[in-house]
This record gives sequence, C-alpha cells and structure tokens, in this order.
Amino acid sequence: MTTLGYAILGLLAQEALSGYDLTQRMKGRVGNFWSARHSQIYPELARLEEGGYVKHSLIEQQDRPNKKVYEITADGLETLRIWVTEPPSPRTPKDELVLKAYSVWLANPEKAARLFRDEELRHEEQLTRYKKTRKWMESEHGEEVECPDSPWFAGYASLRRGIGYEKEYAQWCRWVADSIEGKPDAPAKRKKKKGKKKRA
Amino acid sequence: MTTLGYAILGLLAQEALSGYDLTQRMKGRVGNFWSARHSQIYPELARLEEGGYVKHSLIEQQDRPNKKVYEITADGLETLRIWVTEPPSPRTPKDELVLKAYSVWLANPEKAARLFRDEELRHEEQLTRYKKTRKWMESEHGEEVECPDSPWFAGYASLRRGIGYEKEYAQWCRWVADSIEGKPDAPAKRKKKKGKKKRA
DNA sequence: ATTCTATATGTAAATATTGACATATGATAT
DNA sequence: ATATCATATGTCAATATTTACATATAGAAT
Repeated sequence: MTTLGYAILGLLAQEALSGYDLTQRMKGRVGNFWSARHSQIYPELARLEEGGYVKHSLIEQQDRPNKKVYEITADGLETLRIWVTEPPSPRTPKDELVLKAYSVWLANPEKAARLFRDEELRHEEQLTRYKKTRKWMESEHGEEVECPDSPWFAGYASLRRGIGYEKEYAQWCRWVADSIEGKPDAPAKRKKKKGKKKRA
Repeated sequence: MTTLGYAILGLLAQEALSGYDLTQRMKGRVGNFWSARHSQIYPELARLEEGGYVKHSLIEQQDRPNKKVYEITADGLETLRIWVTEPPSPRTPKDELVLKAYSVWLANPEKAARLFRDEELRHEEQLTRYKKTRKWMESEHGEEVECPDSPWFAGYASLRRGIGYEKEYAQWCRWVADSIEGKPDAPAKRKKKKGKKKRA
C-alpha cells in the first residue's frame, strides 16, 4: 500500500467521495501536507478497489456527468487504523526555498530580499486562511475538536500543524530578508556587531 | 535543469567535491531540506557536465580508490546565481505524520500517544544537533554569519530554518500527544486568552 | 451560436526517486 | 586468512509523480 493510498483511505474514512471529489480534497485540508493530481488518484483508486480496500457505486446525475462514488470497506478501515500508529517512513522534507537560501550569498541582495519578502507574504496569507478555518472550527465544533476519537479533532490537529508551520516559515523568511537588508534581529534577545568581511 | 542539479551546484559553488562527497553532504547540512541517493547523484553529475555546468578531474589516491573531483564552471555559477532569486516552483510539503494525524481519530489512543511522543523526541534530538551546530557557527564564524555575501551566512540561514522547523514540529507533536492523553493545553508560552471550555 | 467553466473520468509519456544489483580498493578488526 | 567497513563509482528495475493528451456533460456567459 502506498502513502497516497492511505491518504485516500483517510479521506474516505470520513465520507464517501468520487475521484473528482478526492482531487479537490487534495488541494485543501489534507492537501496541505499531501497532494496528488487526478492522474495519480484514478489509478490508485482502481488499485485500492482491486485490493478490496474500497468499493464504488455509480451515481447518475441529471445536471452533471455521472460519477463513481467510492466508500471505504471494513478491510480498508482496519488497514488504515493499523497504519495510523505505525512509525512514519523517514522522508527528507524537500524545500526549494531553503536550498536557494543555501546559495543566497551568490545573489544580488535586492533581488534576494525581494524573494524572501514575497515568500514571507505567501506564508502569512496561508496562515491567515488557516486561522480563519481554525476560528470557524473552534466556534462551530468546539467540543468535537477536543475529542481524540472525533474526526474533527484529527482535522483540527492537522490544521494546527499547518498554522505552526506557516507561522514559523513566515518568521524565517522575514529574518532572512531583514538580515540581507542589514536590519537588526527583531527580538530584543540577540546583539549584533557590524563587520563587513569579504570571503574568497 | 532539475532542482537536484541546483542542489549540487550549490554545494560545488562552495568547494570542489566528488560524487561520493556530494552524497555525504546530502545527508548533512543541505540534506536537511533536500536529499538524494548516489544513484541519482552520479547520473545528474554526468548531465551537469554535459551541459557545461561542472567539470571534473581525476584524483589518484594511494590509501583509497581514485576519485573524480567536480568543480563548478563560470557558466554553472551564473546559472545558479540566477536561479537563487527566482520564485520557487510550488511544491506541497509532504508529511506522512500529518497524514496520520488526520486519521488519528480511528486509532487506539495509547498507541497514537506513543507515536507522537516518539516523534516529539526525534525532533527534539534533531533540534539539539542543530543547536550545537549553531553554537559552533556563531562562536567560530560569528562575523561571517552576518554577511549576506558569505557562504557562512547562507549555511547559517538554512540552519536556522532547520531549528525553527524542528522546534515547531516537536511542539506540535507534544500538543497532539497531550491532547490524546487528555492533558490541558500547554501553558507557559501559549496565549492564555484561549478560553478552554470543559465539555459536558 | 460559441466560448468558457466546472464537473467528471480516464490514459500515456516523461521525469523524479528509491532500492537493488554490481564492482573495486585499502584499512582495520577478529 | 578473512570479514567488515569506509571509500569510491556506476547501472538497472521498479515506483512515484508530473505534464500532457483525450473525452464528455451541462450550465453560464458573451
């Protein structure tokens, strides 16, 4: 079973969905930490069905094209349940911007500062969206989000990861941009001394 | 040019390295946010050389097998310089643990809590290693790390991202584990205005 | 009428990545 | 002697993932 398979099962464990629906979900909630295109989802659904983890039924629609709605089977649910508490397979978090940061000493400072300012903004915006969702979750599902056996808790937990991630990311971008522009360290913690030194 | 190609160029921009050396680097500093196996690195080096971005020379050794040491060309350096300030291609941060969190409502609470405690520890340990490196950098290269045109600044910036990332990640793991175990929201650092209402 | 968009489902080719296979040198440990 | 380890370089097969190709329905907009 692939990780994408578990991602799909995780979504189907909460509600029956079509391949198209799953593709949309992969851009939202779950998609913030795992995503896939429809060209990967449809074949994966076929494999999951072949393995007996999901089954589908044809839904006829008048106003739209007909669709196949998939639901998770008892086998699929059990497989998912077991997977959840197994240690994740190690995977390097790949991040192109950090890679760019590693070579930023070569760059034009103005352009580099702009890059990190832009990225800071991007992550601030994502953070704002997340916070809005959190607010909504806390007000509309305040009780469920605190019950570890509620899907709302699980969604809330993932969301909180997103919030922490974006907040930290934006902060880091700001620090990089500030540093390039020669601005002092934000918190009243560090003390710096100016010393221009060229390196070979 | 692939992202891996730029990762390699970024390393070679600082020092000439063999394929084997590059493979080791991919497990360390740069490898914390981009990694590749030697089976991917050797072919990529060949492509980079074919494109004129790097060139190699044979180094004969007595105590060890001979090696090919690669260095970046003027073309490679310029290509890298341009890439650095271009906006990164969007890529979903894929994280299996967050995916597991999304389905954690299905799991056995004891096992789930243990999973997140274990992961918390893993990230705390990585954080400790990073902090040790930061301390060393700040004491041994205190001036360079503040110069945006120094490779030390770039390495320091990447390292700081690692520190922020791991710190936030460990915190989140702790919060998840605590929540599953029914412990109250972490006090101290968090905003106290969070009117935590006990559910009926 | 025609275009555009959202819904809906697929396949194929290209690229990226991993894991296994394969070989060779020299140091060190048993 | 022999086994193991670090160094060193490669290839190949299997997956994973992206991008492009391909088709179809129906509502809304121009």
